[in-house]
Amino acid sequence: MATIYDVAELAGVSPATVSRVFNGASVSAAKVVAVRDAAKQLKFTPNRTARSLRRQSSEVIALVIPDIENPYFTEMARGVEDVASEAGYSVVLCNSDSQVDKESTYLQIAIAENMSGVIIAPASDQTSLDSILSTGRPVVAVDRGVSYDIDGVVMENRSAGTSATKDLIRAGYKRIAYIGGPESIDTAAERAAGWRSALAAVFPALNAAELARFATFRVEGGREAMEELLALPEPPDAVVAGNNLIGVGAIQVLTEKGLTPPRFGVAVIGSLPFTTLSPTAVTVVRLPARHMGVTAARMLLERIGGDTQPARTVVLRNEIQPASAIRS
Amino acid sequence: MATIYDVAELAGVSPATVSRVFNGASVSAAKVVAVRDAAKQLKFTPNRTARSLRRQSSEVIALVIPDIENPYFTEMARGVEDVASEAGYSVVLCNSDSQVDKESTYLQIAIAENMSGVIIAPASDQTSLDSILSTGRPVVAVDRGVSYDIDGVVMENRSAGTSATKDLIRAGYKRIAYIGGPESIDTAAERAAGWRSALAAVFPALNAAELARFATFRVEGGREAMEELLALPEPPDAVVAGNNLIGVGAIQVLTEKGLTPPRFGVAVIGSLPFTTLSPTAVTVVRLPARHMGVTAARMLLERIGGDTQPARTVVLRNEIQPASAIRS
DNA sequence: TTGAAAGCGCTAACAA
DNA sequence: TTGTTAGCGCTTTCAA
Repeated sequence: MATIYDVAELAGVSPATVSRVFNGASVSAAKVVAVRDAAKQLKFTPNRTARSLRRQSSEVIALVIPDIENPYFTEMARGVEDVASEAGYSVVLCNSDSQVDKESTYLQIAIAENMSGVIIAPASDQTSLDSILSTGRPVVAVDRGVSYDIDGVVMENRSAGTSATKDLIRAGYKRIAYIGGPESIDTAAERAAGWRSALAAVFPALNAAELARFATFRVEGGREAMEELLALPEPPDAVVAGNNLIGVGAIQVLTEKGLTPPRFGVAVIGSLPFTTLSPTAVTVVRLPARHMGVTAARMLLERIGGDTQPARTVVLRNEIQPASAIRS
Repeated sequence: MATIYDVAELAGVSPATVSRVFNGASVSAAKVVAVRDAAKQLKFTPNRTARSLRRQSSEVIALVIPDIENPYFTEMARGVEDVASEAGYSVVLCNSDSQVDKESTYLQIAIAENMSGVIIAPASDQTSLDSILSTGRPVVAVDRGVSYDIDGVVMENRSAGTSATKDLIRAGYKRIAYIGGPESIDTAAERAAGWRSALAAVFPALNAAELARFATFRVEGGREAMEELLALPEPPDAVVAGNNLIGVGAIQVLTEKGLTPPRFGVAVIGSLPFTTLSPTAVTVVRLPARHMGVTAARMLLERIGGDTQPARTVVLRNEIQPASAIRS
């Protein structure tokens, strides 16, 4: 690859001038032309490694997510990417696989590669941001909150649980179960709390604990929990799924048993982008994943730009898309 | 951040020795201990930017895919990642959005960041690899072939089209339509050819052209094409979907019109990871996406390691998962 | 506006 | 086995 020296020589200027041309500093028009010509001729691309070593920062931001195969996170990634690339930044997607150690490996890489900042959907509340924050790089948390004083973007989780449950009640279901992610994760706990309160308001006599299951945030988790619920002596007639993948698992099991919605009521927190169900059969509480990514990216870019206002947390509203069906 | 000099000073050795400790060169046991202690104490992480500037390569590989929201590609990404991280490499996921210009931007970044190699699922046959290949970096093509003499991993596309179609014929369907990706893309064309030949073998009188639609490889494309097919004077009674997302779109439309499979026959090339349909209702030709990623990553690592054997193309076999239903 | 020169943190000859 | 030293390609002061 051609270097700045090759270009300088061909254009008859100094390397510093070439650098200035590529960085928008003031250079006489004639030299700008000469440099651009020479660069084109040599197919010169500035070496980012050298630039970032010198500048102690690179136009790359890391996006650390717990599950690259979950459409919720890839939709968010799209939002991040669109804003970042608009601003000339590249996005490196890192899959932590919900493991704290993989997560910290990626954070180390972000430091070692001089990346400008990090957007992270924390794998758990064990996530340690100490070392990345001590380097002064901005970090924005998405989806889940963290115990650090940093910017964050989260969903309105409690109301998502409430809305989902209320819609099933409206549709006439009486025994509404809940399948959520691990109780130790705050988003999962909040959604469950929403379900519990909506249920208690209408069916105070119901034993909610019996109808709640806490699984992994994955299809398999939804499947197992749904099987368990259906095997109860007094099984539910509807279920609220705590995230998209749990919803998929639950609906799969129901379909296999001939309990296709709306015969059995289903409300899902999160969208089902690749569902093949009729859109009227299932209640969906849409979570604005893309918007979360866009917001987080904007906040991060502001911080990279030197913004030092106090840390902000943005809470994004969800939007309910009710099942049109009424229990027959 | 601490540098190698800080560690050297604290450990009472030269910077070179610190470097050797971190790169596995021979250093006396006593100094290894001293260096490791000092490094831990200073929370030293080697600066990858500097290393890669010096070494002219970084332990990062770029994975360029056309659609980060397609589970087919994220599944493949998982395969790449698993092999790469095992070998100490990081994977940077780049979303080309099927646009050749975004694609070449990312390839430029790969060059400028001194990445070790690239795995690319080309956006089209316009994809130019000239500049990346001229740097001597290894490139492996996945999913689609390219006109360069490089390693590749592709699916057995023609047989996928044939198997899908034959299974629908077996199940008793008579007018089997096809919805595929753009005809200009070779994978799409091959799958269509498989469908065409299977159909012609059994129903030679059928006007296949009338029953074929070429859409985008997306849910929306599948939806529109399915609508069109159903509006034909003599509509089909079954359809082969050329990829997973087209299948989702087609099934959505069918479901909305009350033509839930198996009332209307559906065979999909590619898996439906988040389907909520009964697994017996739809024929699925599974494409080993993860395996494609694993294979590509291994090939790339071999090339990075200096392997110079002639370019290879691996063709991966698919596996049919027939619908158990027979047309009633 | 321009050029000379130093140095970002690391690695790899070369010498000892 | 260890240290010294010269750069990798770029940006950025400082001086002209």
